Amino acid sequence: MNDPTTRDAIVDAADRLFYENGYEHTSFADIADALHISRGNFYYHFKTKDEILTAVIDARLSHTDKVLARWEAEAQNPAERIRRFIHMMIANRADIKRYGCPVGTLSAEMAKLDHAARGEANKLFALFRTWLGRQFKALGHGADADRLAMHLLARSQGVATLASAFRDEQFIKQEVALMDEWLEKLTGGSSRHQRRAGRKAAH
Amino acid sequence: MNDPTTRDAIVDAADRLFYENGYEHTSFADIADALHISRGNFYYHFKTKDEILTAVIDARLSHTDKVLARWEAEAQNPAERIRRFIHMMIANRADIKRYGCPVGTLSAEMAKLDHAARGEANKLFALFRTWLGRQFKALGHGADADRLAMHLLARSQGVATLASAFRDEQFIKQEVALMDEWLEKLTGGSSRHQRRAGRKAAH
DNA sequence: TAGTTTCTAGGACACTCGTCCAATTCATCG
DNA sequence: CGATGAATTGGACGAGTGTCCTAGAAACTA
Repeated sequence: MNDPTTRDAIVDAADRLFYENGYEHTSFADIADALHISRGNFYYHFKTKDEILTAVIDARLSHTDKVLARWEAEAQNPAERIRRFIHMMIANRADIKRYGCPVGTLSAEMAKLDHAARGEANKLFALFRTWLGRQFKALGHGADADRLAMHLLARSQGVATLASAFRDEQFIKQEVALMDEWLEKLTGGSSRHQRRAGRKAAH
Repeated sequence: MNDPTTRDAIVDAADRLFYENGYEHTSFADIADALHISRGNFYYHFKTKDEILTAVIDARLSHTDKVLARWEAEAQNPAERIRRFIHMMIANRADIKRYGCPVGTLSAEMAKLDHAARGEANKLFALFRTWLGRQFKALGHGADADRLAMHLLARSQGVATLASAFRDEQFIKQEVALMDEWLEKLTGGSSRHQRRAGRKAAH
């Protein structure tokens, strides 16, 4: 029977290395060195490198699913859930600064390679898109929900790209504050519950 | 003496291929096939692959310089110049949809590869950043000029990333309209000269 | 035309890559 | 214990990579 630990260890290490160094730039030797296992051992668990990529994407998909479900359970209202999404960039700012957004950079690489897993990789984007769209719809923006979701996704992506290019964590914080303001303006103050007020105005 | 035509042809073909397929994924054989020249011929014009990359980046830098200078010369006021930048996405929407933004995707790849030319590649971003900053300063936003420039750059990058992921040209047009509105709000209607009014409100 | 420099062709090189395979170790269980 | 199958090893393979080199073609100079 399959030993899950080795397989999972391969997926974990590959996930990290694909993120940090890119899919194509990561070789089996790199993963093997990180895990202290032999190169040939991969082919007992995966028949091809693409299979590892698919497994990594699947792992990211299920992980994202869980995170979104947790946000949905923990946050009381849609606005607070969207804020969780926005503030995810703050929590991950160190990685974003160095390697960009794991979703966006993988999607871009798949597009350049014209890789078969491009569709799978973009499901990560779709996951956030539909989840955000649902929140915006719950906020009363049914007609514009998807547009708002795409808009917010795009802003996040742009922030990650520039923060990485200029290695600027402060920029992430600036833009997160702007997105918070944008969201607050969208909610029209209707769901302005126990939030601390008085963000300094900008732009 | 150096024959400029072959060298320039190499740089042009490499530029296109680096953009479409990525730097690492583009081999000498690919460039040679595209030009119908032999592989060994490269090393008369360039000593290494990195040298070709540097030449490509330099070519992009000087081309960007010219475009920015042209916008500065042709457009009468800073707002119109910034609008030229924004609407560049419309003109290039077909390429953006397929390959993303040439500046952003190269910068991301250099970051993943931890490549020596990372700094050079990011000069492209810096070029737009300082140029946009100058326009915002001329608009009277001296204190926030750089922040506004970064904000607009980030929005453009995000739009390119998502338009490529979802292969959605329409999204580019939507977001360009939003950026136009954002810019118009920024100018406070002060420089609302001969612009046709009445963009439909959104968000 | 003869000679010299510029440019090009195409193969050889050392290396890395993903892939595959036979042999060996390990774990489980009758 | 011995036996069966899962798990791992390390090396071999063919293809592709960037790099280098030498011979010859082309272009220019005197």
